[in-house]
Amino acid sequence: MGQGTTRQQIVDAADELFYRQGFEQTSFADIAKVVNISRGNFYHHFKTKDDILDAVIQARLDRTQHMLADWEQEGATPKARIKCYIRILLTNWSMIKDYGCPVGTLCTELAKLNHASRAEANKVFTLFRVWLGNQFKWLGHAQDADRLAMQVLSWSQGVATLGNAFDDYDYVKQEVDEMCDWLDALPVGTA
Amino acid sequence: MGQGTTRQQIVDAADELFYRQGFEQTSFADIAKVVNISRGNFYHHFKTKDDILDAVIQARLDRTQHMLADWEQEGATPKARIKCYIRILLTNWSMIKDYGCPVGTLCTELAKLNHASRAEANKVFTLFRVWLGNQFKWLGHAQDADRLAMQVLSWSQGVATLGNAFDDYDYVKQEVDEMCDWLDALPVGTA
DNA sequence: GTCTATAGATTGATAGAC
DNA sequence: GTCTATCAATCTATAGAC
Repeated sequence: MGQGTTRQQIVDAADELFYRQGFEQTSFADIAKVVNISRGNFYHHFKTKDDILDAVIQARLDRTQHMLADWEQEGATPKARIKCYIRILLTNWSMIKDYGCPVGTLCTELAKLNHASRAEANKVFTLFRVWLGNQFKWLGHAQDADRLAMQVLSWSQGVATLGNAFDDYDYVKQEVDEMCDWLDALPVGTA
Repeated sequence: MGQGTTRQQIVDAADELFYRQGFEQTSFADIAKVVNISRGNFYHHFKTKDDILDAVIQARLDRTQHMLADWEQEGATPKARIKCYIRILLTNWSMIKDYGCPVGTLCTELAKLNHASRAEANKVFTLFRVWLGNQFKWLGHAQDADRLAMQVLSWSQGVATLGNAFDDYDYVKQEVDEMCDWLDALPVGTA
C-alpha cells in the first residue's frame, strides 16, 4: 500500500485526493485511510494542512517540469511538441471527465478561498505558458508567442470544463482534432 | 438587511456565498450572519443544506432565462445578441477575477463532490448552449449551430479561468475583442 | 416564524507514552 | 517514527419553548 517514505506517501495520497475531492473537502482522516497511518502521526511530518498543500503543489511543479522536458525529447518539431500538450485532454480523459483539469480546478478553488498558496498553484499554469510560448517562438512567432500560448491554454481549459460538465468524450475528441488542425494551418515564420 | 421573505433572503445570501466561497465551504453560520437569523431557524425553511443548493440553482436558472430573454430584446441581430454573452466577461470582471465564472466553478465543484444536484447545475450551461445555438441557426448555421455554441461557451470558460488565475484584465479584454472579431468575420448564410 | 439549547459527528491540531 | 487519547472548535441537524 504505497511506496517511499511516509512523508512521500502522504504527499502522493494528498495529491490525488486534493484533485478528486478538492483541497478543503479532503480531511486528514481521508489521507490517513489511504496511507494507513493514524491522524496524530501527520504532525510529525507536517506542521499544518497548508504545509501538505505546499508540498503537493511542489510535487506537481516538479512533475510538470519533467513532463515538459520529456515532450521536448519526444516531439521532433515545435508543432509536434505542442500536440503533446493538446493530447493530454484525451490521455487524461478518464480523470478529467470526473474531476476536471487538475491545474485549473485547484487554482479556482484556491482563488475562492483566497488561499495564501494561490500564487504558488498558479505557477503550474505559468510552466505550461512559458513552455508553449517557447514552442511558438521556435515556430517563428516571437511577437505573438505568449498570446498564442495563452490561446492554447485557454482553449484546453474551456474544453476540459465543458467536457467535464457534459461528460462528452466525442466533443473533446472533436475539439482536440480542431486544435491540431488549427496548429497545422498556423504559418511557420523564419524567426 | 436584505429584502423579501426570509426564505428568499436565505436563497439570495446562499447564492452569493456559494459563488464566493464555494458550496461546501459555506456553512449555515455564514448564511445566518448575512440574513441575521439563528442557525436553528434554517430548518423551518429548508430541510437540508442540499435543499438550499437546489433552491439556489433554481434561482440561477430563472435569472439566466430572464437575462437571455432580455438579450433577445436588446440585440437587433443574432450577432449583436451573441456579443451580449461575450461581454459578460467584462461586465462581471470584478467578480470573475476573484471567484471565477459562477456557472463553471459550481459545476466543477459538484463534479468533484459527485453531488446529486450536479445535473441540475449543468442545466445553466445548457440554457446558454441552446440559446447560443439558436442565434447561430438564425445566422444560417443550422448545421453547425451547436458546435459553434459550444465553441463560444468553451472560449469564454477558458478565458474566465485564465483571467482569474493570472488576474489579467488586459488579456480578457483582448480575448473579448478577438471573439467579437471572429464573430464579425463569420459568414452569414441564408438558412 | 423565530428563538435557545443541544445532540452527535468531524474537523485540525496537541500531548505524551512507547 | 508511530501510536492513543484528547482538546477546542465547527459542522449539520433536531427538539422544544415562546
